[in-house]
Amino acid sequence: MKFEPVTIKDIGKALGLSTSTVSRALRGSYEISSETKRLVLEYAEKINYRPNPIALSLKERRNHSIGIIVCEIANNFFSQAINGIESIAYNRGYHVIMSQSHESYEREIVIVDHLASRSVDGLLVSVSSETQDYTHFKNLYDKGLPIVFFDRVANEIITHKVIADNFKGAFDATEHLIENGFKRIAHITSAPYLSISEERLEGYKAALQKHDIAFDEKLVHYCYHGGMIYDEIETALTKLFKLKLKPDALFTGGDRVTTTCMQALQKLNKKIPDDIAVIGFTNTNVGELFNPALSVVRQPAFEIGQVATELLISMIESKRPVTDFETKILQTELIVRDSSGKV
Amino acid sequence: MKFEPVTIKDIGKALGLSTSTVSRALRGSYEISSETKRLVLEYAEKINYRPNPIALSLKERRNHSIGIIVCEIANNFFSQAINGIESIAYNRGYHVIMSQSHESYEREIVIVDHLASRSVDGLLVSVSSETQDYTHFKNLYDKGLPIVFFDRVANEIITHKVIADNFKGAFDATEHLIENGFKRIAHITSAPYLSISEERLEGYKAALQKHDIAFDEKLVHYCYHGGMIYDEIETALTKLFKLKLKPDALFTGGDRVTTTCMQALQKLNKKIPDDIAVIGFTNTNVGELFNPALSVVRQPAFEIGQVATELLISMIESKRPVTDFETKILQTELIVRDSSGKV
DNA sequence: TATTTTTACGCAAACGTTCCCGATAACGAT
DNA sequence: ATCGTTATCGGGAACGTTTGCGTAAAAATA
Repeated sequence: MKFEPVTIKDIGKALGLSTSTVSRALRGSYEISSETKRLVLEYAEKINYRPNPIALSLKERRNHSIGIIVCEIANNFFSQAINGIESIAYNRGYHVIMSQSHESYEREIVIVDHLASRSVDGLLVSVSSETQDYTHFKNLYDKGLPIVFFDRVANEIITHKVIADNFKGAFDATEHLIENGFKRIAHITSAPYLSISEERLEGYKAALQKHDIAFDEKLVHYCYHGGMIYDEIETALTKLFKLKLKPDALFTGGDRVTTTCMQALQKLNKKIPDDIAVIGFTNTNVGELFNPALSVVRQPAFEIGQVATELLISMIESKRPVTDFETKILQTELIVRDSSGKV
Repeated sequence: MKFEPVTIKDIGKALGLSTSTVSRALRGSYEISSETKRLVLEYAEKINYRPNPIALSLKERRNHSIGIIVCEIANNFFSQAINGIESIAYNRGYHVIMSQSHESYEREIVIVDHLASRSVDGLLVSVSSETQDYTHFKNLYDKGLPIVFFDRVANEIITHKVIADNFKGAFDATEHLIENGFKRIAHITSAPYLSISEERLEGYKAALQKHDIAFDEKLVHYCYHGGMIYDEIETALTKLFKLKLKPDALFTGGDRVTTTCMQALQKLNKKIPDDIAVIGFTNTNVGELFNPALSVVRQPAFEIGQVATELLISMIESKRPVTDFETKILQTELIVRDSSGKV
C-alpha cells in the first residue's frame, strides 16, 4: 500500500505559483503578499497539506527523534522511565524510537549501529547487563552523536548521566534492616560490572561498616542476567540457605531480581519476614498488595527519564559543542512495609 | 552538536569515481568491475560509511518505521504487547516509534496527525478510553496509511484487528466465580464504549445467564479513566458496598482497574475472598505474590503485539491494496488462585 | 520624466541517494 | 574496415523542502 502525498509542488501547480513562493507563504515570509499568503494557506488547509518531515530532515540534517535503548520495556522501572522520556520528548516535538537489548551485548551493538546511522538526533541509553566494553558508544559519541546515559551508565564516557542515588538507597535499605535487628543480610544483585550494582554494593557495605557488621562475600550473589532467568535466582537463594550461618534478611537490587526472588522464596516455602526479611530496589507500584506487603527502595524513574531527556535535547540543540557535563543524582525513597519487619 | 557525515560523494571524490558508480558498487551491481567494487567496498569500510536512511526514505517514500499509539507504556499489558511488537519489528528491519495518548481523545488526535504525516509506514493502535469517534484514523486510513488495531479496536474501520478473546475470558472468569458459589458478582470495567469493555460485559452477562442469575445493572460500574484516577475506583466500590444486596464477588476488567481495585479494597479494609472474592482481567506477572494470590484472566499480550505487527508489515509491504482483512482472536488463560476462593 | 527603491515572486542549488539513459572503449564478427 | 556486443562508467533527474540570488513590475523619489 502506498500513500499518495500532497506536496508543495501540487499547491504551486494548482495556484500557478513556484514552489519557493509556496514554501515562503507557508512559513509566513515577509516577501510574500498577504493576498498570496491567504490563497496558499487556504488551499493548503483545504487539501490538508502536511510538510514531508523526511525532506526536512534531509535538508536540516535533523530528525527530531531520539533513540532509547533499554534492556526491556516490560519492566516497572524502565516503562516508568520511558513514560517520563516520552512526556518531555512529546512537548519538545521529538519522536521516541525504542529498542530493547534483552541484556545482550551483541544485540546492543547492532541496535546502536542501526539506530545511530543518522536516523536519530541523540541517544538515551541504559546499558545491558552484559556490556563491559563501551567502544560502540564511544565511537558514535566521538563523531558527535549526543548520548545521555541513565540508570546503568558508562563511567568511561564523559557526558551527561542521570541516576538514582544508588549508594544512598542501598545504604538506607541495609541500615533499615540492621535497625530492625537483622544481622546476616544477604544481597542479590545484577551483574557486578554494572554501575548500579557497584554503587548499591558500596552502599550496602557502608551501612554494614557503620554498624560494625563484617562484610561477608558469601552473602552476595550476582545475577548475570538480571533476574531474567529464574534458575539463576533460585540457585543463589538455595546457596544462601545452605550456608552454615544462614542469612536472616535479604536486600535485592533491581526490579526483575526482586520479583523473581519473591517468587523463588515462595516456591522454596520461606516465610517473609520470619524466615527471611526482604527489602527490594524496585519500582513496582503494587508493593503494598504483596504478601507480605513489600518494603522497597523506590527510584524516581519517571523523573530520571524526564531529566535525561531534557539534558539530551539541550545537547542536541546546543549550537556549540557541549563541554560541561553533569551527573544528576536523584533521591530514592525508602518505603517500609511488612516484609522487612522486626525480628 | 553536529554530525559530520560521510557520504557517497566523499567516496567518489576520494576514488575519482562518480556517485552513481559508487552507489552501484556498494549495491554490488553487475555493471561494475570487480576491481572497482573492491576499491569502493574497502574504502567504504575504512571510513565506516553508512548510507543515510533519510535520503533513502525520501527516495523510496518508505521509512521502515512503524508507529505505536497506546494509552500508557507503564502498564503490564501494553509493555508486554510493545515487547512483542518490538521483537517482530526488529527482525523485519523496522524501527518502532512510541506515543502515549494518556487516555485523552484530543491528545490521540494530535499524535496520530503528528505520527502519520508520512514519517511512519504504518500504525499500530489501541485507542484511548475517551475515543468514541474514529474519523482521525479513518481519514488517514482512507488515504492509504496501513493501520492495525489491537486490544481496543475501532469496529467501524475495516482493517486487520488483533484482540484477546475478551468474551470468552470474561465468561470463564464469571463462570469460575459462579461455580465457586458466588451469586452477586460485580463488574468494574473501563469506559463503556471501548470494544474490550463491551466484549467483556457480554461474556459476563452470558455466564450469568447460563447459570440463571439475573443481570443487575447496579453491579456494573464503568471507569471512564480506566483506573488511572484512584477516586473513580474507590467511589465505585463504595457504592457497591452500600447496596442492599451487597456483591460477594468482583470481576475487574483491565490492568489498571484491577490493581487499583485491589488497593482500594485494602484501604476499605475488605478481606479477600471473605468479604469479596476477586478475579481480574490483568497481565501482572506477580499475581501469585499478592495477598491473597490473585486469580486472573491473562491475555497473550506478547503474542497480540507480535501478530499485530506481522499483519501491519504485511500490509505495508503488500504490492496491491489489501482487501482481505481478518480479526485475529487469541485465547486468554484463566489462572485460579486464592482471591477467588470458595465461599 | 528619469532614476532609485521596494515589493513580490521565480530560478536553481542543495541535502544523499538511486536509477534511467547515454557514452566510451575494447573486442570479436562480418 | 565496419558493425554490433559487451563491459564499465558518468551525467543528470528525481524524492520534497528551503533559501540565496536575481529580476520584473510597481512605487517612491529626485
